[in-house]
Amino acid sequence: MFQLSKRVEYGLIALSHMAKGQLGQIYTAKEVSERYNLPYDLLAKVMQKLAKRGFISSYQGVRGGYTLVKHPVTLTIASVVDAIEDRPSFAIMQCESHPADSCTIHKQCTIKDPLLKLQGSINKVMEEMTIMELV
Amino acid sequence: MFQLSKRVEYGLIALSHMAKGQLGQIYTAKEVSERYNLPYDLLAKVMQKLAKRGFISSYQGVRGGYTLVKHPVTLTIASVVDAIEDRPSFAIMQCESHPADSCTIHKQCTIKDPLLKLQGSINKVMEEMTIMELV
DNA sequence: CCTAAAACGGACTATTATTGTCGTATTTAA
DNA sequence: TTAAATACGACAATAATAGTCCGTTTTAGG
Ligand code: SF4
Ligand code: SF4
Repeated sequence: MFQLSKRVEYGLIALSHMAKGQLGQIYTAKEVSERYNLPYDLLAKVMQKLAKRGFISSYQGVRGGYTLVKHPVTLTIASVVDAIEDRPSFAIMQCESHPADSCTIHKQCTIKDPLLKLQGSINKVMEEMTIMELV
Repeated sequence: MFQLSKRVEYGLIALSHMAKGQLGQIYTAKEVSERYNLPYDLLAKVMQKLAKRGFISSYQGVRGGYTLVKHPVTLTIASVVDAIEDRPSFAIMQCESHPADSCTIHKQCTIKDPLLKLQGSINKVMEEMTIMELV
């Protein structure tokens, strides 16, 4: 519980790697996966998603790869997590990340409202750290 | 990812319920499970663990049950989570909650150190909210 | 003493989420 | 034309969580 998924970790590693180099430099998934010993297929998917979400742009074909689009300072951990995960991602309560009625006790639950405050604090923490601090 | 476990939620619900009443009042697991529609067996285990960790004290036998021992203001979310989960509980990185070498890329990983700062912020948030705010 | 209600605790199953893999299609520089 | 790359979809393997079952122990009260 409360652990960053590997997908997110791989995404953060890839982004921080790209943030090290010059703006506009092209990196391939293979290159990153070998450099950090990450499973290629999984990393590839993560980078594809980051591309789809506009964090990096992709170039197909032989000398293809990815380049960082946004400036590292503007890339918060929160935004990266949100991009990679499909659901409202660091929701600490099931009723926030899933349909509310998927929690069988939603109606009787007395803690969901007060916990929203905790959620807010966590959101803030995740929004305050950026990829810049990872390089 | 990043979701409180049901065990923790049930524990928080139980504690907040007990915090509502008078100090020293006895509550049974059955009573709580019926009041909030929680699966009895699972809740029972959670309360047993809370008893073992000294958050509540238990009385066996016919008119037995649990009473709240610590004052709600001193019961932080962090301490409750730690009591219920076995591992360092809201560790955001596998290498912190599991043996470090269980992460195959631990050695090459460049994000683990910077992420400790994030971890610290999250710890703080979890330590600042108490059961008192749930009643 | 007997009974019933409660905590205690171990083992197990079911369900779900995550992680990793595979196969194939598409694009494109050289 | 080829090879290197992204792009997708489907799948399998693994692990974590949730929930269940079954028994033991304790003890107040009749
Ligand atoms: S309703 Fe209460 S228990 Fe169900 S998910 Fe939301 S917070 Fe957790
Ligand atoms: S080493 Fe890096 S990747 Fe492995 S768990 Fe720790 S942080 Fe995550």
